[in-house]
Amino acid sequence: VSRADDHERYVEAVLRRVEQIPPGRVSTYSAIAAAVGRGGPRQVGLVLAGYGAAVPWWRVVRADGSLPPAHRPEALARYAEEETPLVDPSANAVRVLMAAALWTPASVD
DNA sequence: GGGTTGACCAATG
DNA sequence: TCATTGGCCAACC
Repeated sequence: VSRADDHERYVEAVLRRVEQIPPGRVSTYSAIAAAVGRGGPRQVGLVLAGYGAAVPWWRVVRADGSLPPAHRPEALARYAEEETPLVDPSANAVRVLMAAALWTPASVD
């Protein structure tokens, strides 16, 4: 297969895992990378940056439950809708309560 | 072929 | 709790 097709398949695989995250739950870049079985967290980030518009990208957060500064406002509104468990002791930095909200995507389709 | 850049991670102070 | 450091994987000059 061509490299372009390969890339397209990878994108597809990543988006599928993101889609399967239920409302009110979140997953991490590294967990998705592991589930896809290829590439790394950064690759997942790149895919979402380029093709993530069609999927609930706000349900993908960093390993510590924090999220990219640029998406804080948007993601926060979504979390309010979906009642995603948050932890913000000082309300300074917003993080998802990983212990309760973490979703592990299936490693096989 | 080599350097730079990301919606990243884990360890360390 | 926050900032720094080195490592990571692939895409893109």
